[in-house]
Amino acid sequence: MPRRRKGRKRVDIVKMENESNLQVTFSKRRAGLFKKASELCTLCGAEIAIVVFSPGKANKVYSFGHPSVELLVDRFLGRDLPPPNNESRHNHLLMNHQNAVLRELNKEVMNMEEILQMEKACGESILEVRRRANGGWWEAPINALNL
Amino acid sequence: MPRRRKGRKRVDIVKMENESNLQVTFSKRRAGLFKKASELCTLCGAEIAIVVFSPGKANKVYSFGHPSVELLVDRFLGRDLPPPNNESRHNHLLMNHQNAVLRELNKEVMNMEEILQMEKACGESILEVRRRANGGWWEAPINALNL
DNA sequence: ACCGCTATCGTTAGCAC
DNA sequence: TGTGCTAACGATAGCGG
Repeated sequence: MPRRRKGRKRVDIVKMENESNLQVTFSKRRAGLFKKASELCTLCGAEIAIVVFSPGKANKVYSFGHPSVELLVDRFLGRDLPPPNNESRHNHLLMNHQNAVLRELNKEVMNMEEILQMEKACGESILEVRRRANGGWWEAPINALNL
Repeated sequence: MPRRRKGRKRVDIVKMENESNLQVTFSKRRAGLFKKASELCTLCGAEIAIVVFSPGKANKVYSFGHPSVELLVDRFLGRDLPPPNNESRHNHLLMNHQNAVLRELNKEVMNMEEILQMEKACGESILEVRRRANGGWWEAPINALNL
């Protein structure tokens, strides 16, 4: 074995040319991005929606959303429909509680996703889960979105 | 003063209580998130849209989009957005939407739990082997699964 | 191709100004 | 409240299996 030659090297932020390295980097950094977003949601109570289209012909779409991509995007495009000051305080508290629950569930789903990846060694049934996936955040092939 | 540089400490990913620290962290991490997104765009040629709503009453909106938030979101939704609503109606729809998201996430969690049971019944798994000494990983709190 | 490892790089919490 | 610094922490490029 060659002597230890490990560890990352600095990488310029320019388009990667090697296709397979690009795919690996895309997967790793996409996961990192979603994790950062999740942490920002939890730490600061921010609401975040992310949509990512993969490069190349695959052109798959991945998304992260708390509370949901659709809800936040509607608000973004509508430009002035924040939740506050209407209906009753009861509703508002209810919403806060639901948001907390959502964050917990999102974290739980993320944990389970990680566990499931480890479980892959056991079988292929995970694919079934992915096929049915939808909700607050998830990944899906683009063609599955145009139902 | 004895130059005892303390540096950062580890921080739990839970809601920050100190309001001013929260604001600083929100700004820093939001900038970091957008930078990560930018790098992912450049390195891999991905297309990314991000919408962030700040916490608290300010509730300002920040966005990142390459090529643009609107374009990517339209492609993601694959549909026209609903017309503007009056506020109470909007709140009501909002609640309904959140309930829907909650149900989806709950279904997803249950789905994964079911899959995990099947995986477990199917045979050995990496995680199971690793955790066997502790009496079985599936009985442990999710947070105990330090990956 | 995928997964784990780990040295190394990049991000950021806590301070000082 | 914002800017800059630095050490510690966390993300990840490159590699081996």
